[in-house]
Amino acid sequence: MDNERREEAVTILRKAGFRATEPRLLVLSFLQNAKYPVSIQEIVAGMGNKSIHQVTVYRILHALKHAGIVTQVDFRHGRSYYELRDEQHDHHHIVCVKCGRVEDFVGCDYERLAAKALKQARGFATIVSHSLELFGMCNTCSKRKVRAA
Amino acid sequence: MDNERREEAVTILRKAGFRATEPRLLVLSFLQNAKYPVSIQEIVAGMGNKSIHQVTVYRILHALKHAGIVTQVDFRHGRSYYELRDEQHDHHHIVCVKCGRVEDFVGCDYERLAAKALKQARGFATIVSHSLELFGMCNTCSKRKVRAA
DNA sequence: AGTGTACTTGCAACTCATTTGCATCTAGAA
DNA sequence: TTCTAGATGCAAATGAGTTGCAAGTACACT
Ligand SMILES: [Mn+2]
Ligand SMILES: [Mn+2]
Ligand SMILES: [Zn+2]
Ligand SMILES: [Zn+2]
Repeated sequence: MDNERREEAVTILRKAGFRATEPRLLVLSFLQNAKYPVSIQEIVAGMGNKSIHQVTVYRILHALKHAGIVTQVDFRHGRSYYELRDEQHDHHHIVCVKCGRVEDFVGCDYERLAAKALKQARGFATIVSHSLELFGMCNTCSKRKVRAA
Repeated sequence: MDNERREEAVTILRKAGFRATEPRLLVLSFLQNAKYPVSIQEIVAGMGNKSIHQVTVYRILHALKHAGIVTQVDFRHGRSYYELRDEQHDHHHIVCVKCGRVEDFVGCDYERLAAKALKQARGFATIVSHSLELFGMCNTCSKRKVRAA
């Protein structure tokens, strides 16, 4: 049943000091099912019958992000994408510039990178976060011949 | 004199197949003088007397980006920033989340990273570009006490 | 140096992601 | 069950970036 998912979502919300409202549970469960980061409009569209106002989704994600529950990523598509934060692995994404396909990867070696950067950037005291994404061509798209200009 | 800069700019434009127009020369020289990536509105505002329409700046930067002359970066400020592409070093930026201060750093170890990512992301054939930025606190801002909530 | 035209610019209007104000609603503490 | 701080929905605003089109100009070619 999907009930365990729901209970898990309720717990997450309560622990972060939020009320366990229907819209929040729906958004959270949508994120739990998502295989890759999703956009606000994908979330709204994916709600089926029980619709949530787009503004509400914006506010929910803003709150969840501040609470450290979700992560916001930029795939250069002119909008933001969101996914549940993976506390185990510091993972990043590789995005196909042709079709938008996304895959994860780990191993950005954040500690080493941060140390190296802090040594160079003398005006900085600490690093609190980082963003890293790779852009490339998926197998399908790289096989497909480039259309004539 | 600033004339050598101007001639350099003319050369850059011609080499890329662009006409050496006044707006383009102004934007290019502004970028040449900029110490860190600048936004469209900063460019427009920085033109002094000889104003350029904002739309024109957008088009110029779009073209220069496609020609590989400028790079677009995302500092999470809700708009894009641009700088002349540094062909020598693959450098990135560290941004203060409080005041927006920016510094450069090198050493993202792109080759190793790309190889590692491609090994994991089986659905991808090639990587064409990457974005990486660190967010932290500059010395000044990290010293300043956090304002009471 | 003068001409013609393809490439550029400026202006207005538009698109679209994201934000804000406010009245109404409701989760959950008492 | 009641009460209320916190949430949601709706409308309107904001602001980055884009597009259509008429007018302007760099520069290739006389
Ligand atoms: Mn992911
Ligand atoms: Mn730089
Ligand atoms: Zn693809
Ligand atoms: Zn700072």
